[in-house]
Amino acid sequence: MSEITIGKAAERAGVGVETVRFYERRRLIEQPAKPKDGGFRSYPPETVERIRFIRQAQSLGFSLGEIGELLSLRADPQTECGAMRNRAQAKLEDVDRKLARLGDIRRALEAVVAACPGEGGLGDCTILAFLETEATSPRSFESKD
Amino acid sequence: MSEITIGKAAERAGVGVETVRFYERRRLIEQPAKPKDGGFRSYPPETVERIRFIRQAQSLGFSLGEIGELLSLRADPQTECGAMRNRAQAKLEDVDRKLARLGDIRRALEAVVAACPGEGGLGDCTILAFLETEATSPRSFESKD
DNA sequence: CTTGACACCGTACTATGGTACGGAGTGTAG
DNA sequence: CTACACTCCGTACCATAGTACGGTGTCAAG
Repeated sequence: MSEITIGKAAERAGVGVETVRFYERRRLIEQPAKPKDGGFRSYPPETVERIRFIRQAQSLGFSLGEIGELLSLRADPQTECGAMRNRAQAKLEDVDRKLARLGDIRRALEAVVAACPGEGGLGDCTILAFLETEATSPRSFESKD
Repeated sequence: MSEITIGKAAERAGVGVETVRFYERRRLIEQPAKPKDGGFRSYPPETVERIRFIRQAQSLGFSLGEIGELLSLRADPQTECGAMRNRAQAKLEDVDRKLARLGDIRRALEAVVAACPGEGGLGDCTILAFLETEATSPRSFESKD
């Protein structure tokens, strides 16, 4: 009685049907076999749980690739809790690096806005002057997100 | 004497040749006309300045689309400094929103890591428990970066 | 038994910022 | 004058996370 169509599964998980199919292509969820007697694929309720897991992990900043690893860890009975904590810890450090970079950008923007007279022509525009500056720390911002 | 090939321009600006061509396709820099007598296109030194401008603006968090607008502003003699400051101010607010979202993620991760025993099987893993939780604030994280 | 809603599937497209490739033309140094 | 480096150009590809489309198959209600 609990087997449902892809549409129902998507609805219960709060995503679109196309998203479910996309997760299938990414092998994050398993595509149920097509019934031999024809008709629609039938999704178990675990699929809904699994999609919710994915969304929840996304809300913590994990990418779909990383979430694939989390799902593998979860599926392996040998996995210890520490392995999970390591992933979360690594992601936390990841987020801290992003915060640091964004903080740098924030400070630079703030400085540039504060220095700007905000009136008159572009000749006195300190923001423009900054942008026309030779790069101070060449391409430091290129470091990947 | 100051006209240079695309390779030299790229080198002086600190980017790759392909990046220069990419900026041309994005209409961020103008592609010089091909000499009627054949041969290579000839880039003025302003192109190097322009590429540096683009990189500098990227370092402040502006996207290439936004940088296109900044360049248009700069090119227009009617532009007042206030217009520039408005862009920078808007970007600052943008960055603040990203910082807030990332801060939320950071706090959630930190909480989840702190609660994790870090040893034993997955049965007691609080991180896993969190991921298997019904979403508390459905898809709030979906708000675009 | 027909119509409307959904499922199925491959493929293409969105945005972002590039990078890579292949083949042909050109320019310069030895 | 012959390499080799560089330019030119279109096109395809990378990662990321989906969204859209078009044609066909299937199911359930009226």
